[in-house]
Amino acid sequence: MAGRKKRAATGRPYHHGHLREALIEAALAEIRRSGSTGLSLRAVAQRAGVSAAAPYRHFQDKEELLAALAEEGFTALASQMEEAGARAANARERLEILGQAYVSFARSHPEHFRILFGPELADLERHRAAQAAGERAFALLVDAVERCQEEGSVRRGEPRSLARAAWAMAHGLASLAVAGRLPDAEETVPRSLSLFAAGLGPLDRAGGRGEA
Amino acid sequence: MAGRKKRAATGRPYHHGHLREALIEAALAEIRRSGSTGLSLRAVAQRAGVSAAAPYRHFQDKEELLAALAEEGFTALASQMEEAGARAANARERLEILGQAYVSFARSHPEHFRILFGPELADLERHRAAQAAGERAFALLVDAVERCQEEGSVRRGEPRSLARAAWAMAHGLASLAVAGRLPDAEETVPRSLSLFAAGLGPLDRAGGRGEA
DNA sequence: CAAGAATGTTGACAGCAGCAACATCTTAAT
DNA sequence: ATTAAGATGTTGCTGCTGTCAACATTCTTG
Repeated sequence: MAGRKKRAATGRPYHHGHLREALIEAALAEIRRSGSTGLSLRAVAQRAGVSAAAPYRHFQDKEELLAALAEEGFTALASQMEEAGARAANARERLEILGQAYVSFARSHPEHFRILFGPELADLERHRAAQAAGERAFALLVDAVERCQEEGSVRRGEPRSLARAAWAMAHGLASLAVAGRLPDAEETVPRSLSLFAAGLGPLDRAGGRGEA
Repeated sequence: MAGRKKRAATGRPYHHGHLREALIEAALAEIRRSGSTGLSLRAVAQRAGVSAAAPYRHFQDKEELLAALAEEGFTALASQMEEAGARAANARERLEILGQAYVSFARSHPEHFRILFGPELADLERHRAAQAAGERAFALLVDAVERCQEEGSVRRGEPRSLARAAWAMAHGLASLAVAGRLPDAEETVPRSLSLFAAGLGPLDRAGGRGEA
């Protein structure tokens, strides 16, 4: 009569109840400890207080767990960007802030960020949920570009195409920072982003040169 | 008396002779086959026709083998960039071509490219040779920026700082492409690069806006 | 309340990185 | 030329890993 279930002896019931979420959280804790490369399904299971085979009731694969982490990550990234972007005075500033938030997320959660673009999830078609979450984040950029165009602070052109370029800029800074190749990120990131934003500007004068 | 050594029976001598180079080459072949993540030291050894423990006479670690691959990769990247850049008419065009060559290398050797910035080699300090090779590639960009400045096609400012931004732009495109996130790379890459180059231009008019 | 579906456990397998002990070949000092 | 030392390769082992099949327990639903 001690426990509310029969399992008073061991302390916890046979069924976990929220194992899937618990595994995701345990995995996040685990990559913080030992990196995204060294992530071991067994360690995750143990941290969640469950046997090594238990995760297979919720994930087909280790890869599918990683995909779940990616979905989580993309969602967190998007909401962090959204929150940061809300503090912008105009569309142009908002676009730059989104880029900064992108890099900022990568630098605060490097191991998590790595998973989003890691080799295990190279073909994202097979992980629709993660893919969708990623596209939701990308949509923020597209929207920001469109607003800039309305505002007149970004040249005309396919917003998706321009947003892809902006994404690549931010992603490059984020990747290099995470790879430890951007020692003075604090300076380099905003400088690079505003450099890029200058190129995005309308064709008043600059950019009309270049290709014959 | 058949073989030139005593080992006529097995076909090859006890000592390999060029095992280190052979292992590097075998590893490159192996990542082409099964990806950079699944790279197994044992498979590499087997492909080189040698026992599983033999590599440890030439590399302290699996990580050290990866570092050797990275050195190789950075060197190949640099020479591919250099070769492409030689075909440019002026400094400005050269800078853009260097960026295209960077992305092009990543797209032709995606698994090899991944290693250059992978998590295993996050602290590049421990692999001086690879680090030096990487810096040689980066120096190409710095030099290109300087020439552009002399030519008047790039704004004034610390060349290393501007080159870092350019590097990030190219690296972002390359990373996204390698991660399978840039489906229409053929179009996006040159477009993004020239967009960025526009922002790099002198301050005649564009870019002077932005930060108050 | 019984049957079946969910969800957990145990025990096993093959593949992995890395190590120690041993074997073979090369080189250099005598 | 001989031989001791060092370099390089092999075998066999340990502890870890992802994944599976067989079994146990619990939840759910007729």
